[in-house]
Amino acid sequence: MQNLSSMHNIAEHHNHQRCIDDAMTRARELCHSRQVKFTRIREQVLACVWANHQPVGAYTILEELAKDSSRRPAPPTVYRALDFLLNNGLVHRIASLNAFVGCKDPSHRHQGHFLICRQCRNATELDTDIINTAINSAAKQHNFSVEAPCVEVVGCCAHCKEKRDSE
Amino acid sequence: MQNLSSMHNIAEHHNHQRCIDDAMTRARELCHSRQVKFTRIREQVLACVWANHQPVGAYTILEELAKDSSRRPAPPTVYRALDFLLNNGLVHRIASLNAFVGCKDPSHRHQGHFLICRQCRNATELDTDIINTAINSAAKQHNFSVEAPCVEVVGCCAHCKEKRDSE
DNA sequence: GCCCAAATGCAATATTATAACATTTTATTT
DNA sequence: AAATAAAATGTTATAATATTGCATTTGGGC
Repeated sequence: MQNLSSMHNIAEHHNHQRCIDDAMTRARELCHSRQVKFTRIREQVLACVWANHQPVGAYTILEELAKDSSRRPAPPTVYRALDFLLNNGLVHRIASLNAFVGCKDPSHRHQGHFLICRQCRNATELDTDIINTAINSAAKQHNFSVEAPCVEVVGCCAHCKEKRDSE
Repeated sequence: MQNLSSMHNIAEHHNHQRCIDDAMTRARELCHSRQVKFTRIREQVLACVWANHQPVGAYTILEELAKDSSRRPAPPTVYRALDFLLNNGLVHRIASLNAFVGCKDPSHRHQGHFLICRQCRNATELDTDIINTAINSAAKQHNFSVEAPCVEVVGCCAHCKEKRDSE
């Protein structure tokens, strides 16, 4: 967790424990139905990613794993778990932050689109339809076939604007 | 230059030398009108970025500079030149590639949106309006203030599709 | 139990980027 | 022209992110 005020932010606005529990349950079920293994490490990494709504770096995850267990895993351990989670659509990677965040709907494959608050660092995953339509129409003009549309919008979220105004 | 076939690609479809010359002239004029210095290093780095339409990494630029002059610059030299060019809107950074590409219209400040071909690696800068409208409308739903909307679409460009079909 | 494939451990190293401080260059004032 | 201040560049070291290659362990199917 990167700073307390932003944790507050989350706690104020939704039951985050519920959020985590749901995500972990979904992941377990999804892996089971796809017959892929949701191993201890993968589970730990996913839990770490879901610990809050701020994208988390691979080396931060590494630190967390080191705290949990007695021995400290090496970078490939984390990166391999992240690869698995990415391939199974359980997390997204935010390229502009070199960081990872939980996917809100892993059941159907998609590239996440995000609103990223510069202040509290929370990343909100958008419903992709509106923006994808625009991207597809722009791509069509160039006769370009879209495979992976990445959208990362940095700005200021509603909560931080409120807070800023009330000061 | 990363591979010959893609250089071909460019040469086939437009006069790239013209493209480079125009970009360098625009940059010179812009810096002059803004009263900022278009130094030798900055010019070399910009030329290197414009050498083709494939985003180029900082360390690749470093290699090119090393070839040109007798002594090899250190990373900060390149990164500082890139910072200058970024701040003046002369290049864009492609986060998903950790690479840099020339801006097609430095006269007005904007965050570039790109179509990036997985095959030839060319990056085409889009007119941002259509997509920005969609992003703004999505952001509005979340009461989120957009500051820097980053769009990087990976896929397959028209030329590479043609080429693929004709094989 | 044996075998195979997948997953993990582990060491080294690649790649991208920045910090801190010294030196040089350029513009400006005197 | 000399003095000065600010900007740009040089230099060394190091931080942060990510991957390669190979050894070992684990978990099912036979």
